[in-house]
Amino acid sequence: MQLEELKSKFEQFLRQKGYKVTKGRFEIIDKIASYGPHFEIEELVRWIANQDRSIASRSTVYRTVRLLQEFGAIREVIKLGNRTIYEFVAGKPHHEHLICVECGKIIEFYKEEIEELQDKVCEEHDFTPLNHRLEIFGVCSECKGKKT
Amino acid sequence: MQLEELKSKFEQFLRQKGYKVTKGRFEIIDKIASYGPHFEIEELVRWIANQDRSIASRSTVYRTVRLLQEFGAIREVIKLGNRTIYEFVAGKPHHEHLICVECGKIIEFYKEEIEELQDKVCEEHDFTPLNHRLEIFGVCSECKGKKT
DNA sequence: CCTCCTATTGAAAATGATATTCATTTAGCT
DNA sequence: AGCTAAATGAATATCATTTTCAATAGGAGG
Repeated sequence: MQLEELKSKFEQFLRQKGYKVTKGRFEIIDKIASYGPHFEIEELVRWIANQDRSIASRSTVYRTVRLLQEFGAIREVIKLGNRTIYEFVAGKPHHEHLICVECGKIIEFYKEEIEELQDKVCEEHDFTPLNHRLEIFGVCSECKGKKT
Repeated sequence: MQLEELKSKFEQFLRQKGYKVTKGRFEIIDKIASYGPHFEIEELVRWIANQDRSIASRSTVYRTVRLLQEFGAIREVIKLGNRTIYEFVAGKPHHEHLICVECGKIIEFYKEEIEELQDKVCEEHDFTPLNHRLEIFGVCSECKGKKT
C-alpha cells in the first residue's frame, strides 16, 4: 500500500532530521489520507475531533501539517481570503488547478507544454525556478448547467 | 496623464454604483500611484501615515483597496503566509509574476503561448475561465550572484 | 444655500487563521 | 530504568483584515 510506504519514508525523514517518531504524527497522516485530497486545517481539526477526540490537538495538527509540508507530502494549493487549502500530495505528480468559484470544486490538470514555456521564461530572465503555482479560477461544467 | 484618466474612470464607476465621490478615495489613489507598483496594505498604511497623518485611517485604506479591486485598478498578486501583496494595475496589460524568494523582488512577464494553452486546458474540461494567476518562485539573477 | 437621508469615515473592538508559550508528557539513547 | 531533549495540549498571543457604531460629510431635492 502506498500510504504505508509514505509513512515509512516519513519515519526516515523524521529520524534523519532528529525529530521524534510519535504515534500522533502517524495518526494525523491516516486522518488526512482518509479525509480526501484537499482540505483546510480548521476543517480537518473539526473532522478529526468529531471522529476521535483523542487524536490530536489543534496545535499538533497545525504543527504536523507544517512538518508534512517540509517533508513534501502536503502542498499549499490556494489561498483565498483568509482560507488556505492544502492538498495531500503523497507522491502524486506535479499538477495545476482549476478552481470553480461557484462550488469550490478543484480540478487538477497537467500540461507539459506549459511547464516547458515556464522554464523558457525563467531562462530569459536568468531566474532559477524552485516551484510554481498556476491557478485558474472560473466556472465548472456542472455549475454552468445550474445557472439557467 | 494616465492617472487622471484612471481617476475620472473611477469617479464614473462610483457614481454608477451609487457610491460617493469622496476626497479620501482619490487621495489614496494618489498615494498608491506614487508608492510603486507592488504593495502590502499594512506597509502602505504606515507609509501614508508617515507622509501625511491626515489622509486616511487604516480602515479607509482597506476599504478603498477593496473598492479599487472591484473597479479593477488593483489586483491581488500573491499571498505568502499571512501577507498579501497587491499590485496597482492601472490599465497595465495582463501578466504573470516571477517572485524571488531571497529578496522578494517581483518580475513581471507575459507569454502568449501559456495563455493559449490555458484556454485549451479549460476547453478540455468544459471550464469557463474567469481569471488566473501563475506564480513562479525562485532565485533572481542578482541573488544568485550573492550566494557565493 | 439649506435640509435630509444615506454612505463614508475613524477608532476601537471583533474575527479568524495560525503561531507561540509553558508546563507536562513521552521518545529514544545509555 | 533513568535522563534529556523534543512533542504535546491548552491557553494565550499575533497579525491581517473586517466589522461595529457613533460622528461626519456627499449630494439630491427643495
